Amino acid sequence: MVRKSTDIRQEEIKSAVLSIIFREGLKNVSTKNIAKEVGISEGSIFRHFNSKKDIILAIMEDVSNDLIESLRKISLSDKPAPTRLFDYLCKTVTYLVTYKGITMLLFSEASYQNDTQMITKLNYIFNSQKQLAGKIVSDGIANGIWDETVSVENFSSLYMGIPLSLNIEMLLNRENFEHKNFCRKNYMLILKILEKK
Amino acid sequence: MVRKSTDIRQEEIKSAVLSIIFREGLKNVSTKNIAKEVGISEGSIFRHFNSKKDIILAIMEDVSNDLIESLRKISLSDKPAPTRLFDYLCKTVTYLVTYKGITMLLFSEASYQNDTQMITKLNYIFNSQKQLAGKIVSDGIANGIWDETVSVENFSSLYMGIPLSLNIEMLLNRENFEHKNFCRKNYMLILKILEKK
DNA sequence: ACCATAAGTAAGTATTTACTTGCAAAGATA
DNA sequence: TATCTTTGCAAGTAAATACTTACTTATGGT
Repeated sequence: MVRKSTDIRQEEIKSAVLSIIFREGLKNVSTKNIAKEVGISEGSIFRHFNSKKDIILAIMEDVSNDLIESLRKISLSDKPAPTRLFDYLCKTVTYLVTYKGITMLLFSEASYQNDTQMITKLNYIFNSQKQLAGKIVSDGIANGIWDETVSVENFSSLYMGIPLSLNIEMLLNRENFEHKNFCRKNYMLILKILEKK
Repeated sequence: MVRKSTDIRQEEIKSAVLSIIFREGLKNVSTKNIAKEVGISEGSIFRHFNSKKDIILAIMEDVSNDLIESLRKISLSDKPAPTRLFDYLCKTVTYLVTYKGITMLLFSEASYQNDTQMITKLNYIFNSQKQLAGKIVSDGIANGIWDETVSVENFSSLYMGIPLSLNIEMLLNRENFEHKNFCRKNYMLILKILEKK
């Protein structure tokens, strides 16, 4: 019987959850099913996480650490605003397409469970993305590149519709979803909002 | 003991589901909880619906009949394209704000259950909205009002981000959500995409 | 080689879930 | 008034769920 450390098992468990979500839906993320996917007994899961909820929160924490921190770097870099905005959007799209299960987890779990901790996490992930996108736009306007009559808040709100749209289209079209050029197409559209007349 | 017809009970049950979703989250939509909310016994629910899933599908059917048909009328009316687009967006926003539970139901249930029937319904609701919005844009372009270089498909995809954004913001901010001017603000933004240079 | 600890399991637990059954009685129809 | 259908309920059911318990054994440091 081969044993693995908690560090490794935690990663395997989180990964199993995402696989199950994408393949069978959130409903089938049961401790029994997770155990089967990882190849350990159900009881073992509780050696590595205190509760099922902790697993979900750990995955959300990963999103905060990976995606949000990447986006923060892009947003705060010294490249021109248009370059940053394009990179920012593409990074988001790539991340959501790569970790397909995350899509539905963020989308669904917080509203399903209506759990305070989860909603707090979702709120952080959502608002960070929104604010960091807003930062790029503010900079572009301050540099005189973009239209100063555009409300940064309203633009950011509309911008957040793009990853949300992606989420739904991936859910509805599963593996057939064509994401190539997705970020370029959307970038071209929102640029028209920002450009001066 | 007062009795009500199946017609009336079905409406009460659907309404109870939406109330519970908004107040306590989808997880708490159990037959036991629905019965309590309506004020009947759990067994009685199955006099009026064959299964819990049928209740959810009936609610989705209502959305198809009410919201989608309203939007269809707006999209196909003979008003000018800009007027239609504004009315179309406002109608959607008003509906989602009025029936708050629907927001989370559409948002979450199909991806949670991963049920074919539900995904089919969601797909219809999502794509109808998208296509009917696209129709307005096509007309506007054909009439020479809007920029003919804009891809209707790409625009419609971005447009669908608006109700999705609304959904998430309502989930995160609950009753504090400020929806006044929401459709006007977003209308002004997307209009910039459509306008000729 | 020893041993404490971490990682494993099988077989439980209590609770919740959607749904059924058998019977009672309200309300409509005759 | 008599009867038939519909609506109601209390008390079930089987299955699933997250998590626990009691016990075993692999592994790493001394």
